[in-house]
Amino acid sequence: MSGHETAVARLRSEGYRMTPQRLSVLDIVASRSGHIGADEVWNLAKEQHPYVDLATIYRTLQLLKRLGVVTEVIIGNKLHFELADHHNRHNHMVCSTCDGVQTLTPDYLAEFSRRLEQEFGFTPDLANITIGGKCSKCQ
Amino acid sequence: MSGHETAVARLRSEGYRMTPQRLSVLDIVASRSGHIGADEVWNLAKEQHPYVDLATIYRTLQLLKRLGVVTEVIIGNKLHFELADHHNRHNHMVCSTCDGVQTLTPDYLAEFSRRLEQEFGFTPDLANITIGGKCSKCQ
DNA sequence: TTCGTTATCGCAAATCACTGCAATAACGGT
DNA sequence: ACCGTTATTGCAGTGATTTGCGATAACGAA
Repeated sequence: MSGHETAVARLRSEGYRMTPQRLSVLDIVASRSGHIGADEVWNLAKEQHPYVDLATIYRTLQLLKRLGVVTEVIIGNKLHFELADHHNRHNHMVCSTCDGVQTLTPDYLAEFSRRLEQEFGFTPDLANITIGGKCSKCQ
Repeated sequence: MSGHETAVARLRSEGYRMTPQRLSVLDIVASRSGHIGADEVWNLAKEQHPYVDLATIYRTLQLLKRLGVVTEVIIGNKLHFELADHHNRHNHMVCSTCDGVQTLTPDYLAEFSRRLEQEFGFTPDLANITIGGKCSKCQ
C-alpha cells in the first residue's frame, strides 16, 4: 500500500540512502490527507526519533520535493508540503487574509504555461506554483 | 515629476504619516529603473539617514506594496521591489537556476485570472505574482 | 506656536529556512 | 558478518524577514 515503495526505489536509484528519518518524514506526509507544515512534520517525527533535527526535516522535504515525491505550498510565508499524487495533480490558491487554501486542476494553468514555453522557452515550475490573492469570503 | 505626490497623498488620505524615512525609501525605489533588493534600499537610505533601521525599510516596503505603490518580485528567496507603473503593468518570470528575470505583459495571465474570479470568486493578487521556473538557457 | 494623540521608529529578539562541518551510519563489496 | 567509502545527521551558526515594545516625532486641533 501507499506509494512508499516507489519513493524509496526512486531514492535508491538516484544514489540516495534510505534512513529512518527519511522514512519517517515520508510516512508523516503520506499519512496526512492534505498539506502539512515543516514544523508539524518535525513534531510528529520527534515522536518516533526524539533526536531528529529540524534541519534534517527541511533537507528531507527539499529532497522529496526535488524528486517530485512531494509538492510545496506556500501558506502565509510558511512552507507546507503534501504528497504528490500524479493521478490527481493540482495547484493551490491561498487567501492572503484567512490563509484558506483551495485547489485548482492544472488545466487552469495549462494555456498560460503553454504560451510561456512556446513564446519564451521558459518552463514554469507548475507543480509548485501557489497563487496568492483573496478568496470569495475575504474580498 | 515622478509619482511621489500621488503616493504621498495616498498615504495621507489613508491616515498614514509622511516621514523622512518613508520619503527616502520612495525616492530610492523610484529612482531605480527596475527592481531593487531590500538590503540595497537600506544601504542607500543610510546615506541620507545613517540611523535608519532595516526593520523600517521592510515595514515601509510592505506598506507601499499594500498601497499598490510598489510591487514585489521574489528572486531566489529574496524580496525585490519596483515602482508600480500603472501605465506599464507587468509580471515576472524568474529562473530558479540563474535568477534571471524576464517580464511578462499582463495579458498572459488575463484569461487565467478571469476564470479564477468567475468560477471561484477568488481574486488573485496579479500585481505581485512571480512565476518561478527555468529559462531557455538553463533548461 | 504649543499641545496631545498616536502612528512610526530604532532596537532587540523571534521566526523560518538554510548551510558548514565533524561525527555517524547506510550499504555495496569482500 | 565485517569494512571502507561517503551520504546523511545533529548541532551550531547564518541570512532574510518579521514582530514586540518603549521612546520619539508627525500633524490636526486649540
